[in-house]
This record gives sequence, C-alpha cells and structure tokens, in this order.
Amino acid sequence: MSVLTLNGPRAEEAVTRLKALADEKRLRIVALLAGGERCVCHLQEELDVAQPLLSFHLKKLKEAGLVTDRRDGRWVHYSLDREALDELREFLSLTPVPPSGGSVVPNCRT
Amino acid sequence: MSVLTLNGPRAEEAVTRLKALADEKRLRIVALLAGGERCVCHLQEELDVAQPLLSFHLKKLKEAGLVTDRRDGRWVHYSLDREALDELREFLSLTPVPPSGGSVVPNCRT
DNA sequence: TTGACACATCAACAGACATTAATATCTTCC
DNA sequence: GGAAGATATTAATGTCTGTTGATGTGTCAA
Repeated sequence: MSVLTLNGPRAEEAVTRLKALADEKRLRIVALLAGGERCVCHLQEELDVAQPLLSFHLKKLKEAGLVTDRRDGRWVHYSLDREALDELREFLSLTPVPPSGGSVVPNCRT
Repeated sequence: MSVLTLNGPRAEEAVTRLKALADEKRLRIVALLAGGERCVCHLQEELDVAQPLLSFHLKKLKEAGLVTDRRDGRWVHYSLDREALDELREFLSLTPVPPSGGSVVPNCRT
C-alpha cells in the first residue's frame, strides 16, 4: 500500500518553497527574476521596498533554493532557479492516494 | 511595457492559495483528497490531529478555493478542486518579464 | 587609507498564524 | 422532544513572520 502520506524530505522542501512563494513581495521578486538575472539595486527600484526588507525577502527565497546569487564587484545579482520551481510545480501534481481500504473507518462509508 | 508586475486579483488569489498549501498538515490533507472525496472523520483518523484543528485547516483550504465540501447527513465530505490547483501550477509557470529597458538603473549595467 | 557605495545582519516591535479547550450547531435515532 | 454523534466556531495563548531603524561587511575609487 504505497500510501503517499507526504512526509519525508520532499514534502518538507515543498513546504519551505511554498512558504517562500506565499508572499506578495517575494512573488513579485520571483516574477522579475523570471525575466533574467537582476541586481539588488534594480529589484529595489522596481519594487519600491526598503533595502533591508528586500534583503530579508531575498534571503528567504535563497534559503528555499528558489534563487541563487552571484557577486560582481559591489553588486550582487540574483537569478531564478527554474529547476527548483519546476520541481515544485511537479510536486503539486499530487499523485492520487487510493482510499486506505484496510483501516476501519468510523461510521461513514466513504 | 507589458510588465507583469504580478499585482491584481490573480496574484492575490495565488498568494492566498500558496499560503493555504504552505503548511505540512494542509498539504497532507490535500494529498489525501487527491485520492478522492473524504469525510472529516476519515481525515481525522488518517492525520491523527485534533478535530477543531482539522476543522481550522479545512476552512483555510476552503477559503482558498482549493477544496469544496458537501454535507451528507451528519457527515461532511471534502473534495480537492483540481482546477484550482492546476490554475495555481500554471500561474507558477511565470511568463518572463523583459528587463525594463526604459528606466534608468543606478550604476550596475544589468 | 579614507570615504562612498551596495548589500547584509541585528534588535525590537506588531501583526498573523497554529494550537488547544470549551462551547455551539446540525443531524439522526430513540 | 431529548440524547448522542459529527463538525464548526470561539476565545485564549504561544510562536512565527514581516517590517523598520541602526549598524556591520565587503568593494571600489581617490
């Protein structure tokens, strides 16, 4: 009975990534990065957000593995990790779980 | 011009749904419902979670439009709204945003 | 080396969220 | 009608998260 209980590292990672995306500002950051690499100053201008706050959000996305950063002199450039995003989308395809025929369910006959 | 700033109702809805999914218990609920309709008592048994807490999580999912409920006598059966989930997955395909060629970006030449 | 710039981190606070226990609502059965 | 079962709601509480202002770190240029 391969019941997909959805525990384990894959689910944990998915929750982390979903949490990272479940914020309007971070979603806009990701949308911008979907257009290609952007430096922080660029993002700051586009999003009209305080610099420490932007740094905070970028850190969240980075910790979730959704973006990567690259230092170039004074500037730091962020990119979207498309593979990570695709992984998440595939995860949300949710392979069906058959009703557990074995266990005795209370009264309802579902 | 057509810069996908990712505001508007679609993004709002996406954030709501992502928030709803960004929780381990709710993700497990959704995974179970991916196998078909389930009554609350069934979910309660499978998830080993207090009844009011389960009710709370189901409400979140319902408010996000990810599940629907159906009363049958004493029991309430929940189902996954596959269409809503597919919409979200499509949303995460993130149509690329071209770098804003017009605006003057500070110093970096990204 | 000094100052200016780009970005990250820290400390503190406010609001949001998950959890629990108690209670309410709705339905069925006697 | 009254009791019992299934589910939802409420209030109270602790924890997490987003936000802000101050400060730290790394890099370039003079």
